[in-house]
Amino acid sequence: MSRPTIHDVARAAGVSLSTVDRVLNERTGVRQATQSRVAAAMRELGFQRNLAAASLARRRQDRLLFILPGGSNSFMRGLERELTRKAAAWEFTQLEVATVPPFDDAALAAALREVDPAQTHGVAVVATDSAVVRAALAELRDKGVAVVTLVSDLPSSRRQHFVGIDNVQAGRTAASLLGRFCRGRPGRIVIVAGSMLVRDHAERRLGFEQVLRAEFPEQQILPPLEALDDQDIVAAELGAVLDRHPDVVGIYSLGAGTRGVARAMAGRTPRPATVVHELTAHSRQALLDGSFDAVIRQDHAREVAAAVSLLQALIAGKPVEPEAGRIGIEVFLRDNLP
Amino acid sequence: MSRPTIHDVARAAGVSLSTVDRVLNERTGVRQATQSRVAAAMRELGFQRNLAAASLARRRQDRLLFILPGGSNSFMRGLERELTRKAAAWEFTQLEVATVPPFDDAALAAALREVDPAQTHGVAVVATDSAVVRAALAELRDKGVAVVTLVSDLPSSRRQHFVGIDNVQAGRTAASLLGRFCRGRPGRIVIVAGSMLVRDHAERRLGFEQVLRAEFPEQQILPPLEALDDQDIVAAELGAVLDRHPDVVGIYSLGAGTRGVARAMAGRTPRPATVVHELTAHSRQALLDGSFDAVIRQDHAREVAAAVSLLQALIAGKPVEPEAGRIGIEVFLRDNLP
DNA sequence: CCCGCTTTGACATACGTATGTCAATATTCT
DNA sequence: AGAATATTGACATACGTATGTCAAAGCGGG
Repeated sequence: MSRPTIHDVARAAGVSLSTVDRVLNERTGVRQATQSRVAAAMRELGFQRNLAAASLARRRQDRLLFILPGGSNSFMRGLERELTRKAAAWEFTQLEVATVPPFDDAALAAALREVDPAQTHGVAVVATDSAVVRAALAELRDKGVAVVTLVSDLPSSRRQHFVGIDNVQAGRTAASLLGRFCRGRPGRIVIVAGSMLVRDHAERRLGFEQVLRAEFPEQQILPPLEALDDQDIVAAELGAVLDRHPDVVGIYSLGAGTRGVARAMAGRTPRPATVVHELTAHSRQALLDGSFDAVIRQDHAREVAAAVSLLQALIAGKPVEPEAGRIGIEVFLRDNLP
Repeated sequence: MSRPTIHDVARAAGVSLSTVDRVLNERTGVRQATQSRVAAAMRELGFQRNLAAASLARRRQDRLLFILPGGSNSFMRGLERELTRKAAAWEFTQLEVATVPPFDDAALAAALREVDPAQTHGVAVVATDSAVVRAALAELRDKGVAVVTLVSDLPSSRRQHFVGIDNVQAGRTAASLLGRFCRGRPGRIVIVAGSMLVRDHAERRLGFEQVLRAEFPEQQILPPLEALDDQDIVAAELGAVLDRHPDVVGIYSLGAGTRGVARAMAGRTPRPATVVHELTAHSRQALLDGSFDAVIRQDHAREVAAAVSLLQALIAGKPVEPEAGRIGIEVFLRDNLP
């Protein structure tokens, strides 16, 4: 009637509880023959471990640490909000957040070195690309701590996984949208970036140009603006470009500072088609009033959920699919705003 | 050090375990003053009920039934796969699936009437819009079974909630996309539907026409095809329409049977811009090879998760936000396929 | 056959909460 | 004040698994 327990399995397999436990938790000291007899019984009965009872009995609590850049980056602050929100709801793990000065690899490396492996079992870190960080990360792994990179990856380091979107794909998606939005109206396309020194921005540009060149060759891409994610600089530089080139038909803003984009476009007609990143109060408003055509975002909640479950799996020594941690890219138009 | 338990709360509030339990589980027979003393202690200590222990102790298992249309509708089959997949993983609820002939309100009503309230505590149903179904649903509610509609709503019935996307919004999103994709090329737009008998199709059409008429008045909308989500009928009818009207610039397929759309378009040039619903192996392929421009989908996993947690909350008598159950609309282009 | 090693069993205890019973107070009503 | 009722406490048991200890049995080599 009700779900079979390990007692039922033991009885069915003709062994003791201890042996079932040994098989179930992959301990040593069980003959191959016995092991498969127990496994067969479990399959037969359709046994499923009662996770509530298990996690009650095994009073272990993983502690996970998230290391994020501080400062006013609204995406990171949103991530932090999401983390503290989830920290309360999560049952069997404890979540902590540490912030470090942005774009400061020494500070990040120091923070990684401070992690106490007795206290912390897993770390998710928004990496900056640098040798000291790679070294600190390797040290941490040597201490037995699970490590994943979040949002911004650190390839050829010893991080076990990356959690975040595929930024090349994001750029390609933006190009598919913008190209279609401008179809039949050849002209120039402006890319507004923060800085090409930041990896995700460079990758987004790459993907964008790939697709636009290949599929919409009638459009001419101007050299990207690097406006340091500052809305005033964005407004000034983009305004200048629009003045100089009346034939701009599309704008792709792949970093922050999108308020500057809206300001630069205000009052111009015809309005260029516009695709930007990150859903904020302002970009939402711009979608609603028609100044932006599409917004691409990565979802805070999924990002956090993926990082947590990945770290849990890594700590438990469970197998992890290579594609775990990949977050989908979300596309928003005026009419599917959440 | 570790998380506080009800014992700690009892000690801190100077009451017994029983009283803490009475407060925690909202039983009667506790004076207001005591109640707030206990609540204060819980807040003070940051007490959080250990769900594992709770659900172990309270050995209750909800049974939920999902009633889906049968047939070859790949979205429904995907939903069913997701359900059986989750059924294994879910801990404290038992999931069952029943299928009924599609677009058959009598069969659906019969299935609803067959539900045994002693066995089944909650039902999620893909509704067809009809009086017999409304009546059967009301009967079920009278028996004390929690009921939510899934995917396709049944307004002014006694269902307690709707789980799914906002289908009007989905139609509006499709129109924003398709309108932009066809901009500068006035012509005719074809809507391919399954049946206006199901609410979701009717709503999608409504939203689509709203936006297209208001924002892209240069396009002329043809009367919708009702092809019963059957790819052969879709292929035949759409093919006929395309033959008759060489000036079709856009296609919106808002139901299933999208393979028929691809077949009808094969070899035609110039290819109309195409937006379809549901991400399947075939629509994915069509996106990749350029026959479709965009796919709108509702996520199986989220749909199931939302339905289950909503039903659980309803059964437990917990308060439910009115917006719970609303699933986001996902937009896929070739480059952000998951 | 004894020795050492591996495999298995019996049993006990713990995890934190839910729930029930029955007695002991406290409070209100008459 | 006494009775009736409302509130609280003490205690016991159960949920299904994890984990440890110690003994018993099995098995091979010498």
